[in-house]
Amino acid sequence: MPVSRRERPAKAALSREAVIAVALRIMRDEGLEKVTMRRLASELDTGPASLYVYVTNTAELHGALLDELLSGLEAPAAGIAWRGGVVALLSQYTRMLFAHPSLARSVLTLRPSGPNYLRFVDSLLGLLLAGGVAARSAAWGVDLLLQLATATAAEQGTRDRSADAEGEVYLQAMAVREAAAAEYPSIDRVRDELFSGTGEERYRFAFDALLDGIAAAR
Amino acid sequence: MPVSRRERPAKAALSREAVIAVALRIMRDEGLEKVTMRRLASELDTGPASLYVYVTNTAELHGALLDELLSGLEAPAAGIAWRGGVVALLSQYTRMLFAHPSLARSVLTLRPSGPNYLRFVDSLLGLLLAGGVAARSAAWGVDLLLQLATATAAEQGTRDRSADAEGEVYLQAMAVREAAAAEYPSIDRVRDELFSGTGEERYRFAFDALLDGIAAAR
DNA sequence: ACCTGAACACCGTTCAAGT
DNA sequence: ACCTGAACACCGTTCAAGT
Repeated sequence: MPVSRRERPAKAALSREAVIAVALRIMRDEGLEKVTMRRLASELDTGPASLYVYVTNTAELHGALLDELLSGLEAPAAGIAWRGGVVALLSQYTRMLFAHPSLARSVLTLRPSGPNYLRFVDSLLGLLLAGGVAARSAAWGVDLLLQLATATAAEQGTRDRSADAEGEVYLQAMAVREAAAAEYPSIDRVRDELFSGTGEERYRFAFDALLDGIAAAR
Repeated sequence: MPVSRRERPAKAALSREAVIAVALRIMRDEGLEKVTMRRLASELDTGPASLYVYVTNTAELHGALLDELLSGLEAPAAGIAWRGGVVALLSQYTRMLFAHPSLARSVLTLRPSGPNYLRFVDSLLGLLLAGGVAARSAAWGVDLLLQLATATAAEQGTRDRSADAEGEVYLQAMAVREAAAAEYPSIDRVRDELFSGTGEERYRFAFDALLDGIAAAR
């Protein structure tokens, strides 16, 4: 059976969408570390230089990946209390980035501007304003809440927690546990609390503290 | 005049101190990006493999650099109010990292455990406890305050603010300014506030909000 | 026993030269 | 005009083989 060119295209046409789709797949399957220009190019049967027709650089590509992930966020239930809505939205965002800690690290130095990011910010702002938070506190506070969520994911995210990183955690724990009481009296006083709580409990503490502070800001 | 071997040593002896000293100099003069194992090795007249006798890896080296910078921190005045002391200490830390944003990015995923870092944490804890903050809130809050300071420096630091990064800031500003009122009603409501304030003002807002939240935590 | 040359396995980005 | 091969200028880390 003869196969015409039409029926078996040698390769998919290059496009921004194709680049991002392949990048998303690699990120989900192997982590952002593997999403390199060279890897992308080889999966798309071209050279790395060709990608620069569709993306500005690696940072911009990461921004596009964030916006794709953000498209899966669910709006909080319509009648939900403002504070519950903020927690629900930020929890989704944090959970999403927890699965992609190196994207979180990248996002921390990005100024995202995609439509889904704007929608996300708009929702958060809406909830804060509905909760009676002053306009300026809401505007500045949104930045802060997002920074906290992103930094937490970057710090604690699990996908690529390397042996090195585990070693550092261990070393710090040892250093804190063994810090001499005479030299570090305050560490000594709260030593146990420095290690107490689950990740979830500390995360709730952090968001509650920050949200309280923002809401109370004059 | 003959010169004996004693008087003109061909090269300085390799040691952890020597590695860190060279790394510090390069970081101050050219930024952390230039502090690579290869560059370090070539300045020390050896091959990169030799450095691994003195440092575990790049992350551990960055931790050592942080601890060196931290040695320059000044303790707050003895009689200062606890809150002023926290602000004074954290301001120094933030200012220091502002000059080394890529170190800040690295620190965000580090678990520092050097003596100067422990001393810094101990001082912050002492101030919070002196302010009547509950032990658990103080312990968990210190992490949070440090995360905020570090993330802020990583995000906003100025040394290597690249043309790319500037472009992203511009793109986001454009996206926010042009976000359609119908589609993004809350952004529309606080549009001006999203851009208001100096870096200094926002930084004070952030620390005040977080500190208030931590101090009020039950 | 200690140290390191050389290799392994990669990077992002640019630009001259093709079609 | 659009696209890309090849090059530029690098990386961190390992390990076999030297001294």
